[in-house]
Amino acid sequence: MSVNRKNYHHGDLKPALIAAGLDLLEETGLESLSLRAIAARVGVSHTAPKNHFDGLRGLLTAIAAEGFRRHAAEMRHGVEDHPPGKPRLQAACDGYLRFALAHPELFRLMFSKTLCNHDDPALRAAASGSYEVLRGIAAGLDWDKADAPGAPQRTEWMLWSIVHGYAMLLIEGQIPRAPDGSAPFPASGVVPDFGYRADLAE
Amino acid sequence: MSVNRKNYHHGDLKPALIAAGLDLLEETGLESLSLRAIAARVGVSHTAPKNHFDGLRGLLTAIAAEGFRRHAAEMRHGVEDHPPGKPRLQAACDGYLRFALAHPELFRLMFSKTLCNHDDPALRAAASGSYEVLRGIAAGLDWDKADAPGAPQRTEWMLWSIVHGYAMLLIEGQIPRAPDGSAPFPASGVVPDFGYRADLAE
DNA sequence: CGCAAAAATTTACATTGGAAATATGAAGGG
DNA sequence: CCCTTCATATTTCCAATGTAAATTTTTGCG
Repeated sequence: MSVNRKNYHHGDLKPALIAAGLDLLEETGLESLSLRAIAARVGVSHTAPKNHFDGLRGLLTAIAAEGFRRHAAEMRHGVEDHPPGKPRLQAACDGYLRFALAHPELFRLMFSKTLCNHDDPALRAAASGSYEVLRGIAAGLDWDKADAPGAPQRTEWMLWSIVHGYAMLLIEGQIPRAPDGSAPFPASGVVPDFGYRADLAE
Repeated sequence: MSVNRKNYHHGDLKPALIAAGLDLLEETGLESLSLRAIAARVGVSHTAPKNHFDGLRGLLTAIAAEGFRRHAAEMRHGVEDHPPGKPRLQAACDGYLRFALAHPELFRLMFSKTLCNHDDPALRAAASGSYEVLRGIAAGLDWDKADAPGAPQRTEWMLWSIVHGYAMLLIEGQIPRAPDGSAPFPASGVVPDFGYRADLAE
């Protein structure tokens, strides 16, 4: 099977559609991301995706999965340069926010139950990979509820909630941004100063 | 002008459309909330709303504004029964989350820049009213960054981010919920234990 | 070579939001 | 009381969208 032929069969349509969707997401935004627009950009008819995805929702789900992979990569980026505890936490939170602000439309898609199917195995796996970064870093963080029942999940969710909420409120224009689009505080500026306890770490 | 007549002129269409939209939001969800469905429920043609709202987006914006008013009321509910500081903070956060979980579709709409127009004066006013509740309560909260530059805005945003993020992650199914739909922890369970300093309060 | 299956196209259709032209009725002035 | 005016609502029409069904083209295998 030859790749990228101009003729009837595209040859590599599935990844091409995902890539086109990601591009269109950056260029024209989420609301105008239609099945027909994505197909047109690849140069196929608007019903061609049906052979590879379960409708528009299926395609959006695949795009979101790729988003989660990049999201995880952005969080991991630079994390290993810092020692465990607060510095590493800051790096991951900054990565989380950096991704959200750089790709707001994709970020919105990724977390939209309406637009994509979070029961899809591939999406679940990708999203878990992203969550694992935060989870690994949350292990060892000490705060006033670190010994209460439900820790360490409570710590993970507390941390996730703060970074995610900050990203969302910024993206949706609820918290004002600087003219250059940057947040008023870095992600680490709204995260409380956790302590670090080796006995809590993994 | 008589109200609620069955004939050509409805007489009170504007609030009727908002009410119908709020009902449909609970019954059928956000994705199926079409201009035509709302108009049909009121018993008018699908172009009738044009005389009162600027398209679907305008109607959704008005619905969101009403949502913010109810949201603020839910947060205020029970707040005055508690003394300032941590107890009052808990009551407000619980109200924030209670509203979000009880009306997830409306909550999503309220915070969607795509679906509603946050430049609309009425929506701005309603949203500000909601934010003011949190702001008033955040004043006086002491934490490790309460004396850093940018406080008290930083405190407000930190608090808002945590509660909003927790609500969003629950609504979107990222953080699992109990079979009865309740959150694994109350809102106050993921909010750090702030201190209270009278000199920071309003 | 021939045939079955995969992949893509064409065609058709129901829904949607919006624009334009038209109809209706309420309100106020003579 | 009538008649004009204007807000309000309707009808009709249109472009865009997602989906389904039938059809065509290509691939790959026996």
